[in-house]
Amino acid sequence: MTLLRTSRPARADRGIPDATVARLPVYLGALAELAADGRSTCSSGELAEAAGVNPAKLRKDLSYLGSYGTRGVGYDVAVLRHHIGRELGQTQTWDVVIVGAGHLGSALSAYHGFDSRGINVAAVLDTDPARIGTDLAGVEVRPFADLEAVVEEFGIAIAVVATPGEAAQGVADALVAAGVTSILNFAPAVLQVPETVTVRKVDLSIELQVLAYHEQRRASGHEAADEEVAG
Amino acid sequence: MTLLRTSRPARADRGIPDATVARLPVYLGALAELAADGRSTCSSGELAEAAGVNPAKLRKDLSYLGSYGTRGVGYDVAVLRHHIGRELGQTQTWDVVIVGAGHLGSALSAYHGFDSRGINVAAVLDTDPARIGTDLAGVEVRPFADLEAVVEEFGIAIAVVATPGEAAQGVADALVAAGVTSILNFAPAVLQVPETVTVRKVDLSIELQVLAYHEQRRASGHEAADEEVAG
DNA sequence: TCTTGTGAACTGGTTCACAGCT
DNA sequence: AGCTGTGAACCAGTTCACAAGA
Repeated sequence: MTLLRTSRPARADRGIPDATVARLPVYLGALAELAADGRSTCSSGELAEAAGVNPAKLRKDLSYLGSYGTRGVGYDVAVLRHHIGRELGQTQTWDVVIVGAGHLGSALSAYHGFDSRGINVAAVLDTDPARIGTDLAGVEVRPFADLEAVVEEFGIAIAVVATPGEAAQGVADALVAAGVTSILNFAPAVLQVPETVTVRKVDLSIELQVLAYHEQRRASGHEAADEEVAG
Repeated sequence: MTLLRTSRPARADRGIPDATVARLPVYLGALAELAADGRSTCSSGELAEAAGVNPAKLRKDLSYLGSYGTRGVGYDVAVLRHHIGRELGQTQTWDVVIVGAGHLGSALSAYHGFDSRGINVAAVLDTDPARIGTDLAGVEVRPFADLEAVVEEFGIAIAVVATPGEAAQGVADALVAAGVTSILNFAPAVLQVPETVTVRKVDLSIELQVLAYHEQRRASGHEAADEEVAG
């Protein structure tokens, strides 16, 4: 036992690198496809191909979860699905609340594929009286003031912010106060939250601007200019 | 001249790191806010705060664009906006086509803040006859078969895929064939495209699964377990 | 013989800390 | 005196290449 005392870096308790965690759901999706095709086993090469990553990276990613492959053979599809799902917390269903019943909020409520991944939209909230009481994919829109009650009722830890940018910080403050500890932010705003709260941000406009940057470079012929310096 | 021949890494022609490019739009947003507040100048510290990054990172990011600050003073808000905007290709308006007029496609068409960032939704396409002809935020939904015509008509280089996962690869193939060179993919599918085409992927379900992972760890008390190994 | 699992090298990105300029 | 711009140290993540094992 004492042998390994200092040999391990700092991943003592299986803290998986962020980059790996973000890819696990992709692997899970690829495995679901393989399973649907009737495959019961697969190699790292096949799975990597289906997930669009390099095989070595895939193997390293999976190695963080444990050794669930068989050398010379590959991975058992069902076994691997089970272990990745467990690691991602899919043994339980996570009830989430969506704040903002505008176009994006509606799109999210209706998004299929949440259910199969352990995510359930438990409630949708809005401040606009015109929206309150309407039905979004089977969930009734409730007043934002119900936030605390909703969080309590469903034991909600994860919230989605789909409001205009101006409203986002106020909503985030209320979410934190209500006890939410993870926020997915679609509003074009930088949220200020305590360190104990995890925030992920998705900005549709930013994604397009990054693409515009690449187009711009392409258009001005920057691609093969690596030798310029030697001239 | 010969002095520098091999001293430079490979950024000869101002190829900005991907991570930096992804942050430039955030800086632009923060600068817009400062400008709206009547500020004409700002320090790296203030801007970094508003953008939610560390000041050294901000300065390094900006240094890739050139030296547009003044030592001892800071940055001129208007000047910096101009240069970041130019680098991101905002001197022109990018017409984009959205494929898929479902909930997400509708949300994207209606998304405000595209216009101010040089993005214009030129067309929305769908295969569903029930959707064709309907109006989405001022844009009429056209049949998917019009793709080539639309790309030609507007000179489109950037497309958004907002279809179900099963349809995504077929759509991507058609986009590439029509001459599109950048794709923003919202469909839960791994797109196979030629190397010359840039793809960015946003998967709503993945983002939530990553949050669920963090919640799961929190719940099982993994945070302060770094000493476990020494015991 | 085939494929996993993983040290080791490498690459890209972040942070530090200070020289250089105003 | 103050703030930018940037080399240098550092850290995370990726890829390589091969030993270990079915």
